[in-house]
Amino acid sequence: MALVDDQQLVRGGFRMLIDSQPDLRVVAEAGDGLEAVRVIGRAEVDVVLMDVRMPRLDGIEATRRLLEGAQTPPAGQAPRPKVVVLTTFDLDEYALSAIRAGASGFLLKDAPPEELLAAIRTVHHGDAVIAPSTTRRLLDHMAALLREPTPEASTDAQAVDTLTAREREVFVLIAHGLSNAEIADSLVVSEATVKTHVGRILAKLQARDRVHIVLIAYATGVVVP
Amino acid sequence: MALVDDQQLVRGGFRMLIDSQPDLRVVAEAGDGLEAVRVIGRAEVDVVLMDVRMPRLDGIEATRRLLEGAQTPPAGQAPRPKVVVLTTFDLDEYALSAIRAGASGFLLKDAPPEELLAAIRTVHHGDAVIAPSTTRRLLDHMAALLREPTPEASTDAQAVDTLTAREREVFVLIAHGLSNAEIADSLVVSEATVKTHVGRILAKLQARDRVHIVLIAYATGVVVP
DNA sequence: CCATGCCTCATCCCATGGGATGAGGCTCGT
DNA sequence: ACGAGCCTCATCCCATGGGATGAGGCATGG
Repeated sequence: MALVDDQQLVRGGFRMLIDSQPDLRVVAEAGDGLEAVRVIGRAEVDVVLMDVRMPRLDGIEATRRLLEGAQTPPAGQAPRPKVVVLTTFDLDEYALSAIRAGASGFLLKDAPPEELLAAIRTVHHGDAVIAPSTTRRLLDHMAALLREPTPEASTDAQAVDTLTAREREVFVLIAHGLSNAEIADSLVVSEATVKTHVGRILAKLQARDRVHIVLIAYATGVVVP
Repeated sequence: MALVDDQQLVRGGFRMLIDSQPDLRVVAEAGDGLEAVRVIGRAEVDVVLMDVRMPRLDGIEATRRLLEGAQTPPAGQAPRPKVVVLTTFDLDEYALSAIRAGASGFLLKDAPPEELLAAIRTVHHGDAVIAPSTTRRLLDHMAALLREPTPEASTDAQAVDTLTAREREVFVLIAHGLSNAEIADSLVVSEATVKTHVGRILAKLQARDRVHIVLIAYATGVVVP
């Protein structure tokens, strides 16, 4: 297996832990994503422990490049390695990106050693592993994805319902990225009026920016990507 | 916690295992889904082990009914129990249905006892658990879900690829609605630096606002609602 | 070793956004 | 007919955002 982390101390610690196991062996190391992509693949690597935050090329992108075309293991030889992504905080944006990149595992760096070792063996066996705390968010997110026609999610949705007809129009236009001037133009009113509406919308939705309005629009499914 | 399974022998086995633990206690049992919905909720149940295949009402539907309105823990009292779904075969159609129903865990019945106990404690703690073999399929499925609505959208996706690692970080934070000041704080750099990054991002993506950045982030699937 | 790219920071300037407040006109339902 | 709610507009003020430009440090790759 291979270790990818920009902190040599971390790599050292992992290597010690792993090499203490009779059935595991570290055959490659890399200090950033670019190096990882170069090194791995030449070597016979079956499992990669990949840090997320690294200089030059982060772990997500490195994973993507390592596994690209993974569904079509080309003419033959090099079987794609299994990648376990490690992170310090469990931001689920990373988790989702990691999954999309094709990772087989997602763990926190402070996971107990035996959990890490178990994870390595699990992914090597072809299964996948996710840190419990991340699993929670993942399931929630997945449930949301599966809930087909968007059941008017969260508390925001109620708030959105309190918008008046005109406010909702403005809301949608904001969500599409229009400036106040453009909205005014589009609705054939003065910009002052638009600003009034925007102010009310912000208050009702307890949003801070128009950016938050956009976020809410997507979260509630009012607009779709 | 509660046990729901139509085979009394199975319930007996689980009860013996669980009651052997000082920190766990079985306070309710049910032989099918309908009974489960009736019994649980009256009792103070925090964790439910739920079989899938049962007469009258299967475990998935029972889970759904137990947790319905889970996102809106109404006025107050009864906290929704965490449900761990148990199955004999890991058909992922069950897994997906279970997730949609709101389950916190998904395990195979032949899981080793310590894994089952660990799972109970994990979900009680608020996290989630999925059997490794199921996790694999789940990730694959999820990756597919994430990819489908994103046919590597438009020209933006390529442009996003031209962002440097740091720029991508800023990009993601913008997409989550942070202000420049907050981003500076989050990345521990000055706001001037953030503004430089933002400027470059805007140029590369040919965006006008940070609002457009958010739009692009969603359109390319870099962040998901 | 030197050029390049990236990250960092600063400063100046103007456009846009958003808060606060007041106010006139419109259509309802009571 | 009257008040309530909504849409409209205006003005003042300050915070934030974004463009332009210059510049230093640092690692990398050639």
